[in-house]
Amino acid sequence: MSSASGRGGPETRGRILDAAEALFVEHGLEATSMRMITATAGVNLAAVNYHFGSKENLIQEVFRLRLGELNQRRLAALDRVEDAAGAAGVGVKPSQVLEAFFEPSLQMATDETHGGRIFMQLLGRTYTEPNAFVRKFLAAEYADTLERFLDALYASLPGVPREEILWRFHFMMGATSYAIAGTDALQLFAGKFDDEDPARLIPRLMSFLLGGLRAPLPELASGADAPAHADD
Amino acid sequence: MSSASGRGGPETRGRILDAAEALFVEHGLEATSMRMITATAGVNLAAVNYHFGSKENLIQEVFRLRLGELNQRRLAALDRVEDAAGAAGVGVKPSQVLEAFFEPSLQMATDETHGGRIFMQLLGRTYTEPNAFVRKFLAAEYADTLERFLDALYASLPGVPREEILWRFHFMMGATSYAIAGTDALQLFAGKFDDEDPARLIPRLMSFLLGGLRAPLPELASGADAPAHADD
DNA sequence: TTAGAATTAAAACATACGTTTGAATGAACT
DNA sequence: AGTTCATTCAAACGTATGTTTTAATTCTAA
Repeated sequence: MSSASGRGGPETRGRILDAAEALFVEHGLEATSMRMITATAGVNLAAVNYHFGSKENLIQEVFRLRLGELNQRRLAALDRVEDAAGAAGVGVKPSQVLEAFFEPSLQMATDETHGGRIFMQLLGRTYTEPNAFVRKFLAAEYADTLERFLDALYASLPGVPREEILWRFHFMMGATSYAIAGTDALQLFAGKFDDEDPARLIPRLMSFLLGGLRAPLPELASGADAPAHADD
Repeated sequence: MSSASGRGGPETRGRILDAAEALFVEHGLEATSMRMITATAGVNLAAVNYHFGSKENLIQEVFRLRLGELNQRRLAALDRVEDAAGAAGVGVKPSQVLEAFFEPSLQMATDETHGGRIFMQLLGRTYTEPNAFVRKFLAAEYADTLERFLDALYASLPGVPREEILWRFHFMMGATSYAIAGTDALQLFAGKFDDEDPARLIPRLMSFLLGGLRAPLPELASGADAPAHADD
């Protein structure tokens, strides 16, 4: 079994991971067959089952590797922000929390050299993947990171119910997912985006997310009081 | 061939549509087999190919039916808003445009009696569906409606570049998609939502969307001027 | 060089898929 | 009654799936 790539194996394991990642994005998890993967990777069909045991294990491995790195970057960014604020004796700002969470994904998504862009498109799709075992696995991988960021956001927004923060975080992940899945995955706006420069995507999205996060709280279902938002 | 359900056919066609819709949500398009559909509908395996020709045609029919109704409601709502504003001699407000577009989806999504809720979950997932023919079809079905709403939004937001509106609309659809896919589809926040009352989802989301839409414009990539947003 | 483990290769495994076929059914019309 | 025609049915079609098996090969270490 061995760890990364056995001994001197001609990187068969790594080639499978790369090929699988790219094909998962292009065709989805279910629609990507073992034969497509092995053919693209230029290895024998049996290699996947030999190195990973099963297709499910391969999928998990693809996600675990990249998602682990992504969440590590996020937590490191949050650490830096909290340390700096602590040293200055002030609280962390919501915008800083958002940036710590979403910037790493966007950086990864717009990094052409790294295979990151491919992965982030895959990840965005997978949040809503119907496949039960994939969702369960993803939730487990995310749990700790999500917990820390929700706490940080809650601390940075006094007076906002935790419930509301939870929902807005959910909405923000949705907006980010679409931002990353982007203009080539979603062709609804085909031919309408003049400017797809990924460098400009980050400020665009961050501005939108901040606006949404700091929007006036909605009136609670009971239709009594005055509307909370300025109505335009 | 006949239109709705032939002559006295025991609604075989309709039962297939209902079963397919529910199964597509639960397992995805590719992972839902003809045998699952026909077994759930209680009809013969060959019935799908007889009534719809192929699985692809069945998928298209499922989407066409509900999406047609949804977009009709959206356009009707926009008509009402524009007529009222025209009669009063004022412009349409951005919040009104948003409500005309997103409220019908949320109404449909939270309507338990109708099969609407099921469909909206399916639709939210399908925007990012890797399957090419589904995306193409969806884009075609959406084209006219989207065009009208983008125009209305552009007219209601003087001074905001059309490019920016396009992006923010994209982001808003992402947030809405997650809102609808909701807490049972996406288990990342499992056990953390205390309040899943769908009636409160609408004001929650609308408040968030409005905040995002009206956020200060991002600085354009050139790192010159002062930041446009109040930084917290 | 040789023994032994790790890896690759070709082939077959059983199962599931979407679709097609041809006969049986049953109501509507002449 | 007989005929027609849309629909349903059981069965099989060919193809593709993930996985397993067995043999050949490559590399490592003594």
